[in-house]
Order: sequence, then C-alpha cells, then structure tokens
Amino acid sequence: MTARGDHTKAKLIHATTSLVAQVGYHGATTRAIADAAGVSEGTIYRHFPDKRALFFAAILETQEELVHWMSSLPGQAGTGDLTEILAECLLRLSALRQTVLPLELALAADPQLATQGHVIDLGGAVAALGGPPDQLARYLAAEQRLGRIRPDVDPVKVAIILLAALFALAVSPIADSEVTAADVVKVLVEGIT
Amino acid sequence: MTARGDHTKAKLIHATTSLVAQVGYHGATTRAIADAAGVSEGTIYRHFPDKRALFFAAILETQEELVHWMSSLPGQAGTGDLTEILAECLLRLSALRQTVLPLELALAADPQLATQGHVIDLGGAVAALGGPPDQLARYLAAEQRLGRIRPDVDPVKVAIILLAALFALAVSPIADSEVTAADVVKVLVEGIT
Amino acid sequence: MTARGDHTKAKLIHATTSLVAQVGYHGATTRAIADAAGVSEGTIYRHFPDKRALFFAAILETQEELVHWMSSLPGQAGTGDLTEILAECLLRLSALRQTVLPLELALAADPQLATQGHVIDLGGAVAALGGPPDQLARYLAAEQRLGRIRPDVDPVKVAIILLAALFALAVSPIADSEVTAADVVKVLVEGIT
Amino acid sequence: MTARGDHTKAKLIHATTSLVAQVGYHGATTRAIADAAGVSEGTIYRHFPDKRALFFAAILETQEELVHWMSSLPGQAGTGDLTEILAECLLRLSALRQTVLPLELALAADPQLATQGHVIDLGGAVAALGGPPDQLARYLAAEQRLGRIRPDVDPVKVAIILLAALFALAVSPIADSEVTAADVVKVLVEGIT
DNA sequence: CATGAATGAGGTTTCATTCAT
DNA sequence: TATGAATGAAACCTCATTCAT
Repeated sequence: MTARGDHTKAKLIHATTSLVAQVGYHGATTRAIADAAGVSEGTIYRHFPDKRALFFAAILETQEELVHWMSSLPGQAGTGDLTEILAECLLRLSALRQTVLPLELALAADPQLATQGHVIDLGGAVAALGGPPDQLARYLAAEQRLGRIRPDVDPVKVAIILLAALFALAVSPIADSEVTAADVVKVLVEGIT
Repeated sequence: MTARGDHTKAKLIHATTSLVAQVGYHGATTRAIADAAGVSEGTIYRHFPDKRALFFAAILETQEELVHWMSSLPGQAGTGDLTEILAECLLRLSALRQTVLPLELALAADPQLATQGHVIDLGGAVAALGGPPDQLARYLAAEQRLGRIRPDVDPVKVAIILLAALFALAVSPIADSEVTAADVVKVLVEGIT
Repeated sequence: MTARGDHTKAKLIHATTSLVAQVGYHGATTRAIADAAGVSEGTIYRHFPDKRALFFAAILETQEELVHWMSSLPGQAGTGDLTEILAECLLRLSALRQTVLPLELALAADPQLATQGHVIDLGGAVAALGGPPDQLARYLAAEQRLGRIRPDVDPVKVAIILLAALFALAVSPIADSEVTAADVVKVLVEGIT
Repeated sequence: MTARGDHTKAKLIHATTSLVAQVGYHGATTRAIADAAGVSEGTIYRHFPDKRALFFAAILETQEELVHWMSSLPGQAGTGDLTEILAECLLRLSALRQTVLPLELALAADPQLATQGHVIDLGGAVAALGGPPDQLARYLAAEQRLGRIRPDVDPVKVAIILLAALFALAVSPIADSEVTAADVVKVLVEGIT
C-alpha cells in the first residue's frame, strides 16, 4: 500500500520470476525468494497469502507485459514483408516467453498447482495466455484481407500452430539443434502464400 | 536377483510412470511409488541408487517403446499419400506421447533434475528422445529423394518443427482450441510440396 | 494520552476478553486483537509492554467487576433464606465467570504464562482472584454468627469448595449433565446447617 | 507394528504426557517431545498423522488407567467407614488426575483442539471421562441401598459435584490454600448422611 | 500517538534416504 | 532380498515484536 510496501511487492515478484527461470518452481523456495529479494521470509506473507499466490502474481505480471506488446501487432498488417514481420514478431515473442515459460511449465508439470483454489487469479492468467494467439490471428486475418495470405487458410489455427511450435522449441531437449524462429516462419509461410 | 528382482524393478518403473502421469513429479513421492508398486520404500533403493535413477529408468523405458514404433516409419516412404502417412504417424505418436509427456515436463520444469550428475543415464535418455525426430527426418528425406517433397527443404528441421508443434499442443492451455494433428500436418505439408 | 489513549486501551482490553472467549488464548493473536479493536498491531505496544501484559490487564479488569459485585454479599447475611441467597449468589457469579473463565483457563493451561516475570501484575490478578472467596467466606461467617450455620464449620474452606465446584462444572466435559448451581448449593447447605 | 515400533510409540506417548504436565500444551513442541522421547522429529509422523493425534492418544491412554482403577470402587460398598473410603478414593483419584489434568485443560482452553475432526478419538476420550463419575455414582448408590446415605440424595449428582470440586481445587489459584480432599469429603458427607 | 511494513525465530510437517531386523 | 522404522534437513508458514514513516 505504502510506497515502501509496493516496492517490496515488486521486488518479490521480480525475484520469483527470475528464480523460477533459474532453478524451477521447486528450487524457488520461499527462503531463496526472500534472499533474492533482499527481504526476510516473513515479509512474503505480508504481501501474499501463500507461495502459490506469489507465483500466480508473477505469471500475471509477466503475461501482462506480453499481452501489451502483442496488441500493437495487427496494426502492422501490410506495412512490410510478411516473412520479416512474422520473424520479427516471433523473435520478440520468444524473448518474452523465456520469462514466462518456466512458470507455465511448473503449472503444467504439477497438477495440484493449477487445481486447488485460485481459480479467479488463474482465470486472469489464462485470459492473458489467450491474448497472444488472438492478436497474432488478427494480424494474419488482416494480411489475408490484403491478399497476402491464401484465402482458404484459417488464421486462428495457423496462429496457434506457430506459437505452439515456438513454445515447444523453447522447452524441449530436441531444441538443442539449430532450429530458429526464422526457420519456423519460413516453413510455415511458404505453405500459406 | 533375476526372477523376483526383475519383476519388482518392472513394477516400480510402471508405478512411477503412472503415478507421475496422475499426480505430477512431486506428487510421486517414494512412499507413493512404493505403495503403488506394492513393495516397501526400502526396496526402491535395492534397485536404483536414488529417486532420479528410477525416474530416468521410467523415461527410458517409455521412450524405447516410442523409438521402436518409429523405426518402422522410413520404410513406408512412397507407399501411400504423404499427408495421410504423416497424419497417421503423428496421431499414433501423440497417443504414445501422453505417457511420456508428464515425465518430460518434470524434466523441463526442474532444471536440477537434468543438470546434476547422472550424465550417463541422461545420455541414454536424450538419445532416446532424439530417436523419434531422427526416424521422422529419415522418412522425410526418403520422400524427398522420391520427389514428393521440395528439394530445398531441410528434412531434419521440418521433422523437429512437426514434433515440436505436436508437443506444445498437448501441453499448453491454448490447446483447448480445436487444432488437431491433421491441421498441423496440413499447414506444414502444403508448404513443403 | 488521556482522552484518545484511554479509549484505545479500553478497546484493546475489551477485544482481548471477547476474542479469548471465542477462540482461546492462542487464537487471540496480536493481529486478531488489533483487528477486533480496530487499531493497528503496533498500537498495542504503545499501551502494553507485551502481549502478556495486555492479557493480564484483561483478567484484572474482568475480575474487578466480579470483585465489586461480591462486595455487596456480606451485608445480606440474615436478610432471607440461606439457600436462596446462596443459590442467587452462585447463579450470578457463574454468569460473570463465563467471561473470566477462558482467561483463567489459559493461565492454568500454560505454566509459562503465570511463571515468567510479571509477578507484580500477577500479584494484582491473584489478589482479585482471591477476592470472591473472601467475600463469600465473610458472608458465611456472618450467617454463622447469626446461628444459621453449624459452628464447627470453617467458612473459608466451604467458600472455596463452593466456588471450586462451580468453576469445574463450567469447564469440564462432565458438566454436560444436568447439575445446576442450585444442586451444588443444596448438597452443601444440607451438610452445613 | 514391530516390537521396536511399539516401543517408540509408547515412548512418544509417555514423553507427551509428562511434557504437557511440565510446560503445557504449547510448550510441548514436536521438537521437545521428540527430544524427550529420544527420537527424531520425523519419527513422530510415522506413528501419528499429526500432533493432535499424538495428543489425543496420550489423553486416551491416561484415561484408560484411570477408568481401570475406578472400576474396583463399587465393590467396596459397605466394607468400611464411608468417609474413609471416599477420602481414600478421592486421594488416589487426585493423584492420577495430576497426569490427565494438563491435557484436559489444554482441551478446554483451546476451542480449536477439540473441534476440528478427530471426533471419533475424542468420543473415546469423553467416554473415558464419563467413566469415573459413573463408578463413583455406582458406589454411592450401593451405599445408599445399604442405608448409609440418605435416600433422598441423587448419587449421580453428588458424584459429579465431588469430582468437580476436586478437579477445580487441582487447577485454580485459590487452591493454594489448605483445602484437602478430606475437607471436601467431610463437608459433603455430613450433608448426605 | 498511530500506522503497518519488516523481522526472524520457531512451529509443524514432508520426504528422500539409511539401517537394523 | 525385503521390510519398515528411523533419520534429519529443509519446506512452508505464523506471530510477537521492532522500526521507519
């Protein structure tokens, strides 16, 4: 609430995001988070009812950044080379994703996390997750109206497939190989035009 | 050692796989695994040096099944419609993936698991993980030689992208939408031919 | 210091008494007390050196009320039927006791509370606790002088036994049965006259 | 289950009983109990699901001892001087009570303890608590049939009042005065005969 | 005087692992 | 070989108390 309080809360969220990225959800103990944020463990519980709440707040915050960035995309339809715009978009998206990914993975890996309570908060997070494909699909539809994408293509499905491929490449061990966002775009684009 | 021992070992691996699928990696405590396998906790350590080893053995075993299935793929080059063969392949692959997925997720979500020691065991697991894309790439290359795929396409990269998209669709919340393996194949294939 | 300060102090004491009655001594955390009193946690420490002091103040205050009521008792000697006066007295006493009881129980249940330091405060509290039996004993002695109680009876001991029985009936699980203050009086009185 | 296991369980229960008597329920931390029993903290949870369960087991065990002792009482009707038998009985009872008392006090002082779950176990404990008054009442009734107690007296109520007074004298600060079990018996008996 | 954020010791509980039987 | 009791480190969380505002 106070200036000091808000600052602490922000530090906690930031510490959580970066710790989870480094050591995973279960490596990110309350103690480690408190240390990373430079506060005491008890302080966590003045700002969040429990560890999960902190965790969800971290997801939410990062997602918001992501959503905000994506909202500028549809306006770019027709302004440049399709492949380049997409590649640029996915590149930046993937950079942002690096932050959210570990949090989402933990969510996917631990059934209990997503289930118990916190439905409302998660609702917000899922909505945010729904954001990116939406904006991308809107952009693709705009390009389609401009005649730069084949008319028989479903923009929503393509958007999802693009993001899914990207997501997986960031996670999977197979990704050690040299497949870049540009590769993904190239393969897909040449099937759309 | 052999008769009873092997049976116990198999029961443990099986219990691990199904437990992880049900309750996630952290729900799969040694106690729960022992209970599910119908043995005592101590018995685990007679067959595996620690919990991670059991966990890796479980991955390995499931992967082997997967690898074995995929090895029949390259031989099918030229025998039918490209799209159908691929769709069929991905469909079966995705069914098999259901089992391995939770284990792989835990691996991806918990950096410590993959990192610390056990390089040898992991080597095996990664090799197994590498299997599927290999076979798929080999199949695509064969089709390429037969002229059914554009010559400027890199079969390895395409194989990886295909599998990656599939993987992500199985995990991510975005996957609630109606995107099927067939959709993925369609989008990609029309860009390759 | 005076106007606002005293009011706050009173609110704190009142909040403590009623909270302890509702949720027991350990449910009455400083946070809960502050909330119930409508002040901040820090404010508690502006009025009391620590939690125990607040707690003792609460005991003291309630006891005072009790003591005050009892002081009217000795004057009633000889004014009516002995059994009725006693029954009336115990009835009202037991009603008052409801408030103090939880506080006293906490005291009895937690040896550390009574022991460590605070001898002075406790001295006051114990004096207050000693009050009721004193007045009751004084009343009984008066009746004895009037010849309404057997001369070989020790008024102090009887007073204590009366109060003790009452106290226990209010606490113990055996008290679920139908034993009333009147029953206690009847049994005892018929042994005294 | 095994011999060693049972021994440990017994040690834990014993350690709990004596610790609670010394330092109250909240002073009896799991750590302190484990130390007193000479085992590690974790061991507690192999034998009891949580701290409350251990606590209830301790009550139960001590109550059983008490109940067993009381069952010999009714048989003594008519064998000696009424006052002496009762005094002897209350004396021994009060000695036994010393052990159970702190446990029962904690129960009375902390509403949450008795409430949440464990109803079944508590059922047993309460039944045990009901035991002593029962036996005492049975004894008084027997004496009544022998003509040594006035016929218009209710043995059950008297039994409860006797025990209640005793209980309170063991707890309350007023008990510092010189009121003995014999005093209680004397006052009451002279009203009954 | 009052606030409420921050502290940090300490509580209960979990769990991979060891060891006596 | 198999058992399951025992271990102990560490996790999450609570709460009386202090301190900057």
